Amino acid sequence: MDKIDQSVGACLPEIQSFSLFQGQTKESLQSLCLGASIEVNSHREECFVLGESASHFGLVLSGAYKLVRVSSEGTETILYFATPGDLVGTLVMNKAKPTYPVTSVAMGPSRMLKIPRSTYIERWLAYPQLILEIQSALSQRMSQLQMQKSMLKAPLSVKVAQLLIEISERESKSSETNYLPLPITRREIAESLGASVESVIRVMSDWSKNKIIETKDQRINLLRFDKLLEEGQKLE
Amino acid sequence: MDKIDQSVGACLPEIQSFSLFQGQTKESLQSLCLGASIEVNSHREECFVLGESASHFGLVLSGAYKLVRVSSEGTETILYFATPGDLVGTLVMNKAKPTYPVTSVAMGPSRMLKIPRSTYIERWLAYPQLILEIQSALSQRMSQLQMQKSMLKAPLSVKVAQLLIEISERESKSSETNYLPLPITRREIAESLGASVESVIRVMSDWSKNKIIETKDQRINLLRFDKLLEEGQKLE
DNA sequence: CGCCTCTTTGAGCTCAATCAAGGTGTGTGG
DNA sequence: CCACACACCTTGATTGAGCTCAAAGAGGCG
Repeated sequence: MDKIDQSVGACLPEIQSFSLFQGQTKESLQSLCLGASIEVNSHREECFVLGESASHFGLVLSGAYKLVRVSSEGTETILYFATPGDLVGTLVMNKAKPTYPVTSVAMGPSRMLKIPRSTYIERWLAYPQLILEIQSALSQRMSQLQMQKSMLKAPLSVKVAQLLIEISERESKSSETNYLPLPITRREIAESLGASVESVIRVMSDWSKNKIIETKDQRINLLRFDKLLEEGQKLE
Repeated sequence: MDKIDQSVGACLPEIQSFSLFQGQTKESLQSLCLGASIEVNSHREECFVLGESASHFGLVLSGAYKLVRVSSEGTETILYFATPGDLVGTLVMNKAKPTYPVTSVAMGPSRMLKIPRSTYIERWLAYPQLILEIQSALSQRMSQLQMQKSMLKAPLSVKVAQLLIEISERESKSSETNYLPLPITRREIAESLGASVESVIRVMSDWSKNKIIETKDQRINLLRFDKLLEEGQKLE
């Protein structure tokens, strides 16, 4: 049997619950986690850094990470919000000399399972089912990016609504009591949409006034999901 | 030996030249092309249509295709310009009941190799090397999308410059005598960037006046690639 | 308590969208 | 062969959504 870190072993049930590992046995999971370790990050700590040699890839265990790219002028762009079950850095694992294409920054206290590239090459690739799961995750992220691209001409309110809807649907599929499963600031929404903070705030405070959303304990609750959906469809 | 269509057989050398099939033997190629056929499209003809059941995926042989999504209001968004060697539709091949996520439209006379999904499932998946190549192609497209996302706040001229550079670099890696390997209109550039035709024209006619680009026979030539690069770096 | 980040609001400005009108080139049918 | 349609390109005038700048209040934390 493969030797794995004790703390990782303790997390196996948690790991197994992610849809990525549908149908994997406890044994295969252990094999897939060879050499893995758990990194605990506090708010705004960086886990993987853009440009650095990619020796590991990651699986978000808890909390959330934003995947960020900084331009030469210091303006940040957020490319993706990674939530539990999301893989980070798998895109470059196949490259010969991989470097991280983005920086991942913890949003609030978070935990990342860091798995060596060698384990990916030697073990993950041996599970066709897993490769397909990864591809399907990539495809989902791809279609999110494409969706955003096709909304380029839409007004800002539509973009914000779509983003909130997309993120909230990650976790709960129930249409009731929707909330965002990560502590996201208006600045981060702006940086994700390529808008200014002020504009995002103007859009969202309108919604707050109309009781469509509410902000409590740094969490955004979607009170009137229907209204938000309506807003998100305004493409006229 | 696998039986393949005669016209496909005639194209095997052409197909083999694509980097996707690096190191594949003629025999394995034939196996990968089982049941494939070549579709010849004229300008503006549709090859795969959004929403239709995805029975085949495609490999662009010659010409070019734009991958398009139409919004409810009839405004087209171009998600990608597919040039020879590009795969179309592989993203959804792993899904249980796949439908095309975009419509692909020929730009000028073009040829697409259409390969049955069953061949993908039964044969392509058996070549790990191929799967990695596909992933790497996906990753390239992904990073193009991410790049574009990170340029959301840049002025239009920067976006246009980057797009022209990106497309021109597909083919020739030589820095001299750059031209775009596909007949692209200003409207299409606009639809790809989420801008208006008029704005794109204003940017590009400035460049024409300054002899940075020229339009001849529906082709765009990049006369001063250096100037364009410079333009593309204007991020301040 | 001072520092830092996040949020908020107002005022003014700007880039690019929209609207309008005309020019060019190509294919098609009478 | 002409004329008509159609797609594309171009230019100018006007407008507005969202950006920038500025200033200030509200937690949270060492």
